[in-house]
Amino acid sequence: MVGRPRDDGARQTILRRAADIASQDGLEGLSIGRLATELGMSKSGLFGYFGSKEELQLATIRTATTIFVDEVVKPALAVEPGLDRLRRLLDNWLHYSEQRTFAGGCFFFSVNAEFDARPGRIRDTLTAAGQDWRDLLTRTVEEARGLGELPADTDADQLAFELLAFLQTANAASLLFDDADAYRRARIAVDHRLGAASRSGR
Amino acid sequence: MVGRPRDDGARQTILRRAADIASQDGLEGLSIGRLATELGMSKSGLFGYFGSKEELQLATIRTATTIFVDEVVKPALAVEPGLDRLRRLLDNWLHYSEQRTFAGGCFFFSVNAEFDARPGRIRDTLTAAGQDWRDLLTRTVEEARGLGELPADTDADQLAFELLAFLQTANAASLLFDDADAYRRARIAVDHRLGAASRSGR
DNA sequence: TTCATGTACGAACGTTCGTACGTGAAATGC
DNA sequence: GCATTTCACGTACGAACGTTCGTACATGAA
Repeated sequence: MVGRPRDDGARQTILRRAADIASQDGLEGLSIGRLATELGMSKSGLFGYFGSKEELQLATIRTATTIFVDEVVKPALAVEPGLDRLRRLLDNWLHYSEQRTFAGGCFFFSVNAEFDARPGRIRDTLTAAGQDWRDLLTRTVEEARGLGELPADTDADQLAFELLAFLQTANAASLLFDDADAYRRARIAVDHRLGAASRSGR
Repeated sequence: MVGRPRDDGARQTILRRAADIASQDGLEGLSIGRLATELGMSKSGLFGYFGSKEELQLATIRTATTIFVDEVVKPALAVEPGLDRLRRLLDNWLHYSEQRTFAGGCFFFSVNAEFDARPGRIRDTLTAAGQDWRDLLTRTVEEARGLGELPADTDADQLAFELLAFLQTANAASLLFDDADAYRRARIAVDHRLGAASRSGR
């Protein structure tokens, strides 16, 4: 390639900001003009990085996914498999939401709700990412069960569903009601649910 | 009043359609031009009913609230207070979401996620409606506890939080993953949680 | 030093947005 | 039946949208 290479650092700066905006105002509320103005660059210059609005949206999702994996998943995978890893995963998630890694709370909560009823590439990408997260949670439950840290008759999908519910609702309630207490409730629910499962079995 | 009377039936037709659109594409995705075209009327004629976009959005929320109350709350209030009423309330909600009373799933789930990080009258209205629903659930738990159908040491807020989480997540999962099984999971979770609470206490 | 390549830019494209205005029809009160 | 009021409409507006240009500049190769 001849000519000046495209600044990859700038691209990342754009996408990081885009993810923050999208977590607050949605991937549609994320407009190229606004993004360019906030970053002090020209609309067409920014546009050139992506070629279309949809491509910008998809790239934003990829960036958010990377941040999510770095902050929530990877540190938990450093812990040995089993109940400890599961607890770490859930705790990391609550921190990730509570600390507002993205300005508008969990990026995926906001954006999933926006696109879950609109067919297309964006929804497909979000569905895949959501499935990955769901699978990871289920697999981690299964590992804990295999190690005897959860009862042998534990329904992994069911338990993952319920744990996920506590996380999502903590995020939602904290945003809509300015209720930081929601995270405390979620931690109680998680502790109780895991405690109950490892005690009595189900 | 003198002059031609405004067709109140038409207004309701507009708002019913508006609620469906908003449940799919959000209250911002709900545009006056599109709404008018779909209903076969003029943009300015429709506009006259409301006077501003925000007023249309607020009226849409009010209509959705009425529908929600009629479908979920009222039939449950016909049941005597206690555990039966609580179960009826939760079951009605799951039906309301599962049957797609609104085209894009639970209206409030979609719209809350859209506006929970955007200060203004719309967020205020949604917060109030969400608080009403939350309070109703908590109060119903308290009534069941008072009747001895739940243990005396039941934390009503905590139980309401967890039950709400199961409902919301069933709605979310069914939309994003086309997973009707999510409602089955939610029902299992509710049954287990209420069974566990009325058996062992907490 | 010259040339080819690719970037970043301002300007403008056509479209859609929410909103304001003026006109004729319709319905009321006298 | 007339006067008055109010609605529903077409039209028009400025702003913002995503996108497409043409151009100036920076770069590495010839």
